[in-house]
Amino acid sequence: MAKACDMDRQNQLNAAQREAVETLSGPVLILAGAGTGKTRVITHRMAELIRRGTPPERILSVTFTNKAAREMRERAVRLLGAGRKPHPHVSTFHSLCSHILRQEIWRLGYPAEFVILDRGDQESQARTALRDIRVAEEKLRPADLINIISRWKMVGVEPEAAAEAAQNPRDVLAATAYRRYQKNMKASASVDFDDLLLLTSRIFENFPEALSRWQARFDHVQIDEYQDTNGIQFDLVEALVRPHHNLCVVGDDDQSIYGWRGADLRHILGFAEAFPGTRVIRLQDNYRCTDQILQLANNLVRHNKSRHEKHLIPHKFASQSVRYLEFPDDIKEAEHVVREIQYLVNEQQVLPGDAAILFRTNEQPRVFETQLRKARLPYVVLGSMSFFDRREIRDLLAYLKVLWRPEDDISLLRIINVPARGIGATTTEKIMARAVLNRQKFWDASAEAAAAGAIPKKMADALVAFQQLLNRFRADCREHPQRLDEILSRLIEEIGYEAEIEKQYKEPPEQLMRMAVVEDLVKTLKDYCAQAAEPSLGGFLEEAALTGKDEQGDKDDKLAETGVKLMTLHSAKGLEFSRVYLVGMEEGLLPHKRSIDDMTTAAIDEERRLAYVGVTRAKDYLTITRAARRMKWGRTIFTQPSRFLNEMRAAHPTLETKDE
DNA sequence: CTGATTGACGTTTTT
DNA sequence: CGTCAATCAG
Repeated sequence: MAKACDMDRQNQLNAAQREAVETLSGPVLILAGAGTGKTRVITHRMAELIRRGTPPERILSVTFTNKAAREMRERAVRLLGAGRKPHPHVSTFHSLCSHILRQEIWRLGYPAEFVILDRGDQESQARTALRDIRVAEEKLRPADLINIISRWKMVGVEPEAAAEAAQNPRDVLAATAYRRYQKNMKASASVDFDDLLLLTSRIFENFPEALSRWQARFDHVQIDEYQDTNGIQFDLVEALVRPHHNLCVVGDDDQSIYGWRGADLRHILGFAEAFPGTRVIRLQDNYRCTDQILQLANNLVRHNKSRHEKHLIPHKFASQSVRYLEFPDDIKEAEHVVREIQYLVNEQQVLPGDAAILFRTNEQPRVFETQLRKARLPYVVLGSMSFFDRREIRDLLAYLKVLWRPEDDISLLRIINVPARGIGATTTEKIMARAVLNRQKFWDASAEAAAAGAIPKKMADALVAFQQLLNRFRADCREHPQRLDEILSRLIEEIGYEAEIEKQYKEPPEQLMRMAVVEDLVKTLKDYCAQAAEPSLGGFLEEAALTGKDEQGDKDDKLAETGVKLMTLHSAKGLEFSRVYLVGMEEGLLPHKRSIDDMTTAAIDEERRLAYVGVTRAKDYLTITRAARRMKWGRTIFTQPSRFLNEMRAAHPTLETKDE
């Protein structure tokens, strides 16, 4: 909303922006500092390309999040006029690759109907892969394995290469598990998030005819948030633009915060070497922050060594726009911030939606939520624990997955006894043991086990009854793909899921909340059916897997605009707010303890960039806070002020300490 | 098989 | 402190 206003207000582009918009061919690197209008530039550039005769569908813009993609599409429509069709392609790397893989994955021996695993399914896969392996005394939790595999995949390491490179027992274990994991994934026609990129890159590498088909689809490619590009993403882009080099990347090396996910600063720092003839354009006019906020940001990021030199020029001047506050403990910190917002809302006609509370870790918002509820201020926690991570949603999605693909045993095992229907762990394990032994699917193994009298008659009957229920609903879904939401409602009713919620959760308010979540899923499915050209369970599940966090219901959308926003610094990337509260400015939190222990300057530099991102989200007022004491695992720990405070304060006397 | 209780264990960041 | 797995009595 704020962005739309900016756009109307300054209909003009400044000289650098105009240059960026009008440099249309060959490689272009736009170094766009925080708040310099890069999203605007990318959109205008698309419009300009179209105006000069490029067919819209031959332009591809890649964004970092689905939300950013949606926003950019909306902007493009506004700029080009709604009647204009078709529109340029705007998508994330993951959606793009998923789309490509639908058509090309058969080349790698996968069935075309692959499924994208969500985080929960991925964990079960990791758990299976880890079962019964032990290397020396080394142990690995599924979550750790997922992280290790992800890091390997992002730099293109195959299981065999991982095994060869393994140095210590931990790596050996991880490599063995990786091999199994990947084998199981292929066998069950599943891909994880990283596979979407990795497999697409493999196809481009090994099947020239496939690559040239995709190369021929796009004349111009633009990449946003280029500083967060990892090795695989670079390979993909490089392959796509190889024939013409019409590649425009936009980014800010000072805002690179995804190193832990394989993002490599060398891609933006060395872009001009990788693409000879690159035109470099710098956007340095900052229209977002006040001069004071900008000065803090500059003081801070100056301490990083490897970066493109930039001088952000402020265009907004105000006094008293930055503050630093210290509190005795984390509860007082939250109390004060919330009380202040409440005061501003009541007395100064500030909207709750103008304020954002930014923090480093996901355990921090808890205290703030309690206070916000107490103050009866509307708020949203964005990013973290999302709709699709909730237990109810995962259960019901597992049902839908089993309906979509009868052979999806992972999902089946999740729900076979949810709600409890007398098919317990002993029975399922017996059947699964058989299935693994005979390389069968669950239902085949179950039928054989029943025939052989290996399981009690009562169980066998329960199993058959459940299988018939699934078959009935499956047929229903196939026959009425327009009314999937009604079918889901009936399913929920028939399996008695609401009674299950009542049994699981004793408190009525909690029950209501959980049921509302279930309602939301039905509604999401309804919306999908209404909007999709050819609705199917598969289509819905793919959308759910890809867009997960962003695509919450309308109700949440509205709240996201009008409520106080709480989010991690990572999710705040690319956003801006009138008032920012950057909380928990302490050693151990920002920079995080893990990065301090890492003992490398690179790790601290990334934390510093994180702080930089936080500071530069603020348009008018920035409040930085710290708690001297904080509860962790039920214990009190004492904290030190973050080193970044000193770095910012160095040339900035207005940042004095005020005790409460 | 189910439900309740105990105990160990750990927490960066996310498409 | 909160989560999750393991354990035990119905």
